Amino acid sequence: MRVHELYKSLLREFGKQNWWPAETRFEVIVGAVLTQNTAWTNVEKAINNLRKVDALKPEKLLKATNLKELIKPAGFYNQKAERLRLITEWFLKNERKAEKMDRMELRKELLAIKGIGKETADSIILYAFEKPIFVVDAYTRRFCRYYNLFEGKEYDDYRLFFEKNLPLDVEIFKEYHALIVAWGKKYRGLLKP
DNA sequence: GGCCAGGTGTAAA
DNA sequence: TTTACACATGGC
Repeated sequence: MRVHELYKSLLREFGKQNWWPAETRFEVIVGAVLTQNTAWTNVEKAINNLRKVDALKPEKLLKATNLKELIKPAGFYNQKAERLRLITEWFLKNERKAEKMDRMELRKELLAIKGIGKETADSIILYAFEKPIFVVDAYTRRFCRYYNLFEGKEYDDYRLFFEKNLPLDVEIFKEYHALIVAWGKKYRGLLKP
């Protein structure tokens, strides 16, 4: 397939992206929730607010009484405050166990948490736990359509398409998803959703 | 000033 | 199973 060739071509055009932009595993998780249907610039503001009060540590985040205020710049702050609490509680209890699970087992657990859908779950699996799973987002679908790679319907159709046409490799999956986002931002408006 | 951003849950047809 | 809608802020 030419999925792999396209990857190399994107890598040449945009360079290595080194995603996810975060210092710790927990910060990746927080960012994954906050970025749901939200521009990353807004997420950064929220994350910086959390960092200022040291709430990028799970125990501290759970104790923050003003969590909604802190994450306000990222929007949907009522829902996201609740979602952050839920995933944080899960994380504190299950981080060690999660490291040992296989990727689909972990996915099942994450999807059971309210507010964690497939894209968020997969972002966490790939970027926080570094297990190979291909993250699909709106850009990925546009990318596939634009290059006539694949026309699917469901999230997992796209995920499986990439996973079948690439080596099952964490670094490639991380980089490819990041490159697709870079591509999408550059050529925004090129193709209608 | 409207449109949109690294989605998800819920309800109704 | 599919479609519609709420959820909210900030940049362009």
